[in-house]
Amino acid sequence: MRGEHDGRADRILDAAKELLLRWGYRRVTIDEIAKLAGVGKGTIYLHWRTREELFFAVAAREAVAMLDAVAAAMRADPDEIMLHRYMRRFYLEAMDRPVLRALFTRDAETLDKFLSSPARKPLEGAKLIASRDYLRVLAGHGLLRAGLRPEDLDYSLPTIVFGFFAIEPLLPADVTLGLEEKAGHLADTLRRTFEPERPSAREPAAGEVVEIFERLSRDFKDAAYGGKHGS
Amino acid sequence: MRGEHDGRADRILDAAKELLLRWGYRRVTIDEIAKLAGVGKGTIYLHWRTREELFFAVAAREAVAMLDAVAAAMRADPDEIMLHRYMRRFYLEAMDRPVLRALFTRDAETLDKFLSSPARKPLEGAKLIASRDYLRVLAGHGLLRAGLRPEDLDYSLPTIVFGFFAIEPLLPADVTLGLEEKAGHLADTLRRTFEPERPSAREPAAGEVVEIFERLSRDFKDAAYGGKHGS
DNA sequence: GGCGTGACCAGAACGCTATATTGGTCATGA
DNA sequence: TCATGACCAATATAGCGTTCTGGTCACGCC
Repeated sequence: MRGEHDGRADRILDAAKELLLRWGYRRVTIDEIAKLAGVGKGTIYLHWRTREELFFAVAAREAVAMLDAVAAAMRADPDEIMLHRYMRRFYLEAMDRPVLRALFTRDAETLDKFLSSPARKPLEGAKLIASRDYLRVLAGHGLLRAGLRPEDLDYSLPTIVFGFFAIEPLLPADVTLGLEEKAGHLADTLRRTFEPERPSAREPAAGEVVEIFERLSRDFKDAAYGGKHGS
Repeated sequence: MRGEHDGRADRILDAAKELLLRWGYRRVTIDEIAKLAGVGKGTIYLHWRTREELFFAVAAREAVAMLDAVAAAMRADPDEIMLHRYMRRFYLEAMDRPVLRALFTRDAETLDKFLSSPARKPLEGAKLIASRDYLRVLAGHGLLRAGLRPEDLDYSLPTIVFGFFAIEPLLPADVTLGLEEKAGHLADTLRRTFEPERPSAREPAAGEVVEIFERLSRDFKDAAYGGKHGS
């Protein structure tokens, strides 16, 4: 592993993230990032091809942290692999990380053009929310409603989850619900809509599921640091 | 009732609606509306106080048409009062009406600033989706899950429904689902999340529910035509 | 005399040019 | 071989004169 190389990438990503959250996507310049990271501007282009790819990497690294937290929780408690438990944690972890929160709630003030930037495609939440592999394992172990095939969720599942994120900027100021409660409502909806009344045991599926999320985490990690160079 | 007065209002609203859909909110001027409606500009201000209120009236009149269709369907078939059936029809009727579709899918190209305009508040979908009166009647007649109180839906119900509308502009072009199928997924989600497994009979509640929607329709009608003058 | 109208006005929006900024490159030097 | 910052084309911004447009109201027609 290229230790120092990745260390420098992290310093640059730290700088980009900090400025992104402070000033918003539009106002952050490559020069400022380089200055804050203590590197020359050209160095940034040794890691990523374009400004867009750099910010994509910022998001990808956040996704890695989230996925690692998810996988750790699943390792600690197999119940956590259930769709509604996963999405509950997904929601809480995403809302706790300012960059991901901005992405998922579509915070235009912070992200501006980045919201509709083409470089974002590979990261699209769909991958995270409706990972086919994950859903296939759930279905195979009787953890989805009988007769529900993974592709049946292609539309409904991301749509429901999306709603819980995207509603955020529209909520009236006097809503008193906390994050945990909102996450609970989301989980409840998904459990009732997609899960069996008496699900099978989780343990047999837990190993496979954890592996899927570990792999997903690695994929995002490669995407974050490997923008220009190979693995 | 002031027949000719309202007739003229309708001609103005027709003109405003037509231009809105053709050109988008930003490009439509009061002068053009007046010209197309065959009235003087000042006349428009005899009906509504501001441009915003005029366009709000356009939307309100569409909502009236939708609510009337909803109430008619409920009169024809009491099953239609069930939450999941209502929201299914709500979705289909709204998506069939370009103005409402633009509103609910938050079509920025068409609506521009109108999306965040203060005059829109009284119309907010929340009123339509989570009418407390309606939900109270459902709960009172055993048509909501046991223990579910109307206010428990304040957050979840509009959030889920919102997701199904707001996801529209984000769907990849190759989604093959038709409107009916999407409506079906929405209905399924709401039925499983909020309704009892074996609901009571609908007939006892049907009359009350129809009345609620008829009243809601009248409210929106007043709002549409009564911007300046009383009833 | 009450209703409808379009000339009128202030302020917002637009187009245009000159200027400044910035993403991305690459010759240079460590 | 790797890192750098001066450099450049392209885009964004600022300033400003002009046009456009929402909203008003004095007038005149029915």
